[in-house]
Amino acid sequence: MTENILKKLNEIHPITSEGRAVFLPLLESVTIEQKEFLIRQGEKAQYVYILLDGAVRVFYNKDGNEYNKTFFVSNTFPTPITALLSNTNCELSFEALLPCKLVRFSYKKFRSLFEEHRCFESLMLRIMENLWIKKERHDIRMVTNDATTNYKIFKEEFPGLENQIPQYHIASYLGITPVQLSRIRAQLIKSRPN
Amino acid sequence: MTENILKKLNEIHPITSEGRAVFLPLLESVTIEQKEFLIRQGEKAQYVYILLDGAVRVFYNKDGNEYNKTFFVSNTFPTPITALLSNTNCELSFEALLPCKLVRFSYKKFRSLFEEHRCFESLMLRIMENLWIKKERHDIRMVTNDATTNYKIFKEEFPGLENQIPQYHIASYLGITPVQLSRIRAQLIKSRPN
DNA sequence: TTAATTTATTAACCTATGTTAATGTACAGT
DNA sequence: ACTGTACATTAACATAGGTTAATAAATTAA
Repeated sequence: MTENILKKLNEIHPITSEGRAVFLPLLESVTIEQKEFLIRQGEKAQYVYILLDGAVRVFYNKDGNEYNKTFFVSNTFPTPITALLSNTNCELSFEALLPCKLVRFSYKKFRSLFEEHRCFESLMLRIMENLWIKKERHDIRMVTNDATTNYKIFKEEFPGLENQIPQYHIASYLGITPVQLSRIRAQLIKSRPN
Repeated sequence: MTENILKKLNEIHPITSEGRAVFLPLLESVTIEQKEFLIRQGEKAQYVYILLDGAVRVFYNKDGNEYNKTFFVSNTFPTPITALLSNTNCELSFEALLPCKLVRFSYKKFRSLFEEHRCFESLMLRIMENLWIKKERHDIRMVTNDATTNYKIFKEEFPGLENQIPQYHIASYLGITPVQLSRIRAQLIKSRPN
């Protein structure tokens, strides 16, 4: 299981065998129930998470309204990056939408490996770069489209997720109301019955 | 001038004196006229830019429509990061809104310094981290607001820029039409005459 | 300075989406 | 099986923002 994780990291950037040796002991398995939180808005962040199974939503709460920012599915990293990097209180909440199996490790301990094991710093740079690339492409897609198109993109981006979570979470992610999403769905079914 | 740049980079992450020695020769001064491009959508990217004076807009062109994604003002980096990192054709265009003075350097040559001068890899990681933090905070602000609020945020974020560029560029940035921006401005003036 | 061009404002009308509320459906607990 | 709760759909109406077009203002060219 943890070997599997190292293998994936190694594809992003090669990890030395000494690196492996000091990294593996940092890993901890975690499972959480549906509706439990990895972290809540306002808390300090400690951990980097790797999601092995389940789904997580990330949302921002303002004046009692929740705005879903993104979802995480298997083999992604539902991690409060900004809070970890800047060591500030987390501005987002990470909530399990399904029962989740995860692996986590302390970001602080991980960071302390950089000095001696340069491969981890290089790895981190690669990860940030990949994040940036993905985020920019996602933004470009979303900005130029209407809600109907973005709903289709959501279904491509998170295949199958639609049937596992309430529609109002999807609506919030799309920046529309559940009512409007329902109208969009009705219209799609009418025009292209599938 | 170039010493000034090194000083700023040094604040982000310390650069060794050997690092300075190999980095400085990479720098080139560039000036461009209003409406000239640093790079156009579809082109390959080569350079990292540092904007000393002027303003640049970044936009995405889709079906003949332009969507302003962001602006760059003095002392920022109007650089096609994704295109450089992934060595793909640039998905965005960078256009001077005012006459610009810049410094640029080859990303490829910069990258080739990493192996021998670790400080540049660390610097790059810091830059990516800062970018991410800034982007996430910006996104959170924008997502939860209406166009009127975002217009106010734009004025805070880019002080003075409003009076130097056409309003339709601001409207595009806000995701609304120039007509709607004009209505918003009229309403703001009526309610709070300033 | 005048004319031409570009940009901003305003008005009339249209559409997508928000709001509220009623109804329908599905699942969970007893 | 019944009941309650949560969720989705639908309808009626309200509103922000889009579209088009006319006009006004500002900038640029002659």
